[in-house]
Amino acid sequence: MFIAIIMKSNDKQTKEQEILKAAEQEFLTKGYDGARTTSIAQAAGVTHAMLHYYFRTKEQLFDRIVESKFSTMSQSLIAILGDPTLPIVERLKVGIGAHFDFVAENPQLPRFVINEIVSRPERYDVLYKRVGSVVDNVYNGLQADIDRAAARGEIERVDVRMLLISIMSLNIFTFLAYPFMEPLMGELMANRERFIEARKAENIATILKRIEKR
Amino acid sequence: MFIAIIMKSNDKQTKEQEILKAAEQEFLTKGYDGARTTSIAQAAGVTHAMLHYYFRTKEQLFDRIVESKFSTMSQSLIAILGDPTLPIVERLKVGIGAHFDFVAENPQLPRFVINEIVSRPERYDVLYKRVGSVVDNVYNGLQADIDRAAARGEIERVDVRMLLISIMSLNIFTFLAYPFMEPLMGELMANRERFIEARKAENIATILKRIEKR
DNA sequence: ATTTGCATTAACAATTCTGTTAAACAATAT
DNA sequence: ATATTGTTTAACAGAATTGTTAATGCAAAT
Repeated sequence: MFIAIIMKSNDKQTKEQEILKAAEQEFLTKGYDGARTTSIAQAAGVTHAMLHYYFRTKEQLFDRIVESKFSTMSQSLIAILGDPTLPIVERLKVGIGAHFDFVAENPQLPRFVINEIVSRPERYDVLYKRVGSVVDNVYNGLQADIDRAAARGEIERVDVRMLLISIMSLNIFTFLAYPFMEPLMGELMANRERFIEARKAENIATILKRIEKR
Repeated sequence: MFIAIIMKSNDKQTKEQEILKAAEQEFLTKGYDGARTTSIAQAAGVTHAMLHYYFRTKEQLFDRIVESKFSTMSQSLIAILGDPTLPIVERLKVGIGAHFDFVAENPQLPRFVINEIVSRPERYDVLYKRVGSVVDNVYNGLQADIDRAAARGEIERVDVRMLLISIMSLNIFTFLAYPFMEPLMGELMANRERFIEARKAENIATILKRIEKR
């Protein structure tokens, strides 16, 4: 009796979650247009009618994935804030590294988000405001810190928004273009782990040198 | 008589080219899966049967666009080489700026290429080798120059491949993520021209500082 | 045991999209 | 004038894809 209940409720969750998992994979790699509901259902081990039973339409299923991915995206930006108790250079080291690690764990995310924003901007007004306020927080949280260090003559004064764009560029592009660069770079990228670590150090070095005083 | 001939041949070229132009736009923004042959035909002002008459299939039409875009991509990489007669710092300024300008004129290109490589890698083995040899050239063309300057103590010695990735990251990401960042950055990006110019200067500054000696 | 409610399936319907074809058309060469 | 060649259109065919539905199964509650 007990066992039966547990099994039932597990199965129920599993089927729906199985579909979500398969959908995430399919949408992230192929995008909305390239994804096939039948292919998602197959990957989840159910008939495609089940997909419609749980999520009604392809679009609603897609929205569930988008919602979750935008949330992850916001978190990754917050990571850049680093540890506010540390001196600015250390703080940036931590922040850039944490952001890098975050992207490393969600390497398909940036391409997905950018593609969606480009192909249907109007759809994302709501989700967007959330990200917008996160960016504001990161900006406010860092600019004052940098200004203070610059006033003390420790670093060069820079616009944090420009610095943020540079950080995101360096960290995100590494993974965005990985499949493109990998066959072009020979030994440098032969060992993925090694290359990723080297890239992380390089990005941190690049940003820190950017704010160095001459 | 003359006039008739000229008009005819003009029209002929124009129809086919009109389709190519519309196809480029459609494929670049929506990708292969999102593009519709009927929509391309409509944008070109012809029935969609014409599209099949000239290009047989959607895939063959697509291949024509891909071919041309990979070629543009290769050119943009060559631009990084800059002017080899200049001293290294000046040379890099020119190279990074030229690459930036190239991307600025083809802002949709990187997203298109990356998406294609990710979604069907096997298709691009041939085109890829071309890009690969271009990268080798750029690498060889710059590393020796940098090593010499480093030996003279003018700059810090760096791995050019890492530097190339950083340059591409900074330059390409600016346009790749533009639609994503634009609503998030307020006044900084309110004026596109202004922002683009500022970004170009920032990217050059970032790379040059990276190779500065401490 | 029967009912109730959700889960599941298979078959089908509707639409959209790519690609074809046969006929009409236009310009040129003979 | 007529034949020839390439261009264009409209109508259609086939396939793929999303979404629906009616019937069935199955566990739990009464």
